Amino acid sequence: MQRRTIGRLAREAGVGVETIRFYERRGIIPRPARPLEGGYRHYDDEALRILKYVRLAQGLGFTLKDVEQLLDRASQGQGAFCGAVREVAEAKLGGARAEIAALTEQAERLETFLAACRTRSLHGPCPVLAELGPHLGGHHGVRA
Amino acid sequence: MQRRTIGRLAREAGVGVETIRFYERRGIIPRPARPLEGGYRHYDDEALRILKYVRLAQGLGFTLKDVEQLLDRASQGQGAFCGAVREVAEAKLGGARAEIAALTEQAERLETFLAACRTRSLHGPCPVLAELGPHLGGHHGVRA
DNA sequence: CTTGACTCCGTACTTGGGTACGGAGGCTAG
DNA sequence: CTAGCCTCCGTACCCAAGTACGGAGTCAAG
Repeated sequence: MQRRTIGRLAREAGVGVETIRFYERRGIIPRPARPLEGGYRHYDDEALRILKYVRLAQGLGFTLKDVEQLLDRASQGQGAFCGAVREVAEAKLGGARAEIAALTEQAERLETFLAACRTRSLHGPCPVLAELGPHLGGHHGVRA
Repeated sequence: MQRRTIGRLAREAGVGVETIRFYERRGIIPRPARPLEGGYRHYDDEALRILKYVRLAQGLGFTLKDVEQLLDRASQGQGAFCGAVREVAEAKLGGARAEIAALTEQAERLETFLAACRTRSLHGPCPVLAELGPHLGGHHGVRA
C-alpha cells in the first residue's frame, strides 16, 4: 500500500493540494480511502492516473466539465466513452481553429493600427485622440 | 439637443442598457446630464463616440481597464496619450501572437490525438480508456 | 388622467479554475 | 511526550465583462 497523503500526491502529479480537494468536490477524483472518524486521505495509483489524465485533457483544451462528463460516460462502456471523447475533441479542434482565426484577424487589425499610428504621427496630431471628440480632458466623471 | 435616453443610446451603439450603466459606474462614460432630483439620463454625441471607441478598442483586444487608463492619459495631452496607446497596442500584438502559437500547438495535439484515435480504434480497445486504469466504472464517488 | 413602455437603483449572480484563510486536529521522528 | 509539519473543513475570494432582478419612479401619447 502506498499510503500517499494529499501533499505527496500533489507533488507527484505537479498540482496544488487545494486543486486535489477541489477536484474531489467536483467528483473528478474518487473519494479516497480514509480511516473512519476522519483521519487523512490516502491515495492509490488510480488517483494519480486520473490527475495526469486531467492535465492531458486540459492540454487539449478540455474543460473540467468536459472531463467530468467523459468520466461519467466511462461507466457506460468503451463504445460510448470513445465516441464521446472523439466528439468533444473534434468540437475543441473546431473551436481552436475559430479562435485562431479571430486572433489572427485581431493581430492584423493591430498591425494596421500601429502602421497607421506611425505613419500619421509624422504629419500631425494624433488621429485617435481626435476621433474621441474635442471635449476629452478630465471630462469623464469622478473615479471612485 | 438630442435628448437621447439610455435605451436609445444603447440601440445606436449596439450595446445593452446595462452595459452603459456598468461603464458609467467604471467611469468610462461621462456621467450624463440629468435633471435635478433624479430623472432620466440623457446623452449627447460624445457618449456615443466613446462607446464606439470602446468597441473598437475591444476589437483590438484592449480590456476595459486598458481603456480606462488610456482615457485617463487623454487628459495629459496628445503625446502621452498617443505613446500609451501605441505601447498597449504593441503589448496586445505580442500577446495575440503568443496566444495564436499556443492555440496552434493545441490544435496540433488535437489532430495527433484524433488521428491516433481513428487508427487505433481499428485494432482493439480504446487506449484512452485503458490508460485510465481498470477500475473505471462508476468508481469515482457520488456526484452531488 | 391613465396606460404602457421605459428607466431608476443597488445588489447579487454568471463562467472557469482554482487560491487563500485560519483555527483545530492528526501524525511521526526524536 | 512533544515539536513541528501536515491535513482537516467550510467559506470566501480572485479575474473580466457584463447580466439578472425587482419594486418603484418617470415620461410621452392618447
